[in-house]
Amino acid sequence: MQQWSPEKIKAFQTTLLTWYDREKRDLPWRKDHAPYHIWVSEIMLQQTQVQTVIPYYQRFMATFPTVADLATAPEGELLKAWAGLGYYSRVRNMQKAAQQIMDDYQGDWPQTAAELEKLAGIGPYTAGAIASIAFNEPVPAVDGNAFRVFARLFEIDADIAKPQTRQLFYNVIKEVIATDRPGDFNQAIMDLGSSYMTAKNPDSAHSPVRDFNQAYLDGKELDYPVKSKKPRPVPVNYFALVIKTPTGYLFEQRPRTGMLGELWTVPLLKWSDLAENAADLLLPDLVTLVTQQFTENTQIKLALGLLGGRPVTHTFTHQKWLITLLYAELAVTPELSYFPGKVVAPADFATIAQPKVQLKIWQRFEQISEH
DNA sequence: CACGCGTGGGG
DNA sequence: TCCCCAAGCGT
Repeated sequence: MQQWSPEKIKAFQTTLLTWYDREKRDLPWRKDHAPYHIWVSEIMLQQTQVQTVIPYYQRFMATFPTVADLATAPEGELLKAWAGLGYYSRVRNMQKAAQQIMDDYQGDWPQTAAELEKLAGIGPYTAGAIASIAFNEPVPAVDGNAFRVFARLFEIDADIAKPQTRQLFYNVIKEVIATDRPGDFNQAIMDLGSSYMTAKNPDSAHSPVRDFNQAYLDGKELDYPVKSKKPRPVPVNYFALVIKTPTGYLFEQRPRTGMLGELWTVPLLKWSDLAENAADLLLPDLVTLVTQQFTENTQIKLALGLLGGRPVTHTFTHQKWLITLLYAELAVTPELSYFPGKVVAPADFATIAQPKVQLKIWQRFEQISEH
């Protein structure tokens, strides 16, 4: 890794910011520097692409215009606003932080990265982004773009998948950040990382900072950043129970902790929870087990039928779900005192927050029932 | 520190 | 189809 002279640092800042002033993207959260706007956009943008975020951001701002609105919003409304975005703990933490701001800071935002990091859901990256963009504090905002851009500029070969590597990049960026325009500097790095200096098909030949890009100049651009691989998702088999009653379909709310916390799905049963040796059993035997277990746990008598076709698949970061659909029709709406869920008519589906995997299950069920 | 936590897009 | 990537954080 190399060292830059003060003159080179100054030239880099000028080149980068001149380009940013001319080419910066026109994004909904760039209309002003209100910390609430910056914050909501930064949380949504965690591990999520700009094009996905834009419509969610606009709906969210229309629904919860201020941090005070967010602090007092019913949790169901929050989850509905977030449904489909993923990483649902983000929105619960955001409401916690909104309440911290109202209660601990009397509605006035803390203005330094160190203070911002005390708020729920705000880590080192988001604290740096808000502090620099909204409050002009000269601190780095080290996200995936910054890792990639600076790894190439300086040929840094530390593994960016390792937590300790963050400090190394933080120190490098601290030396080159434009202290008079830290927010614009950090955002310019992000724009650079998503245009000329992308992970896969970079176009460094036309990049405004081409001459500063040591990895490109050495013809080794794609060797950076160094990042260790993650294990592939493990397959997990489920049954989805589509249970029709005279007044609608049976839904249950997932537990607060764990995957898809507090979102609503039709009852999902993991094969491995049905029997120790579930993997060795035949499908009809598994269906019998589901029927017995569901009836025992809920006092709802079922005669489940297997719906045909290949399983519905849905891949998460660490798991690939293979979901086989089962169907039952009840003559009367059951007593639900033993069942942690409710019956929802299709017309009311929009009143509950559903994850994408549930939408896939429903789509498949509709396809099957048309025939 | 390693891992859990969603989803969509592109090669 | 599979793999990687995308403005990370909490535990």
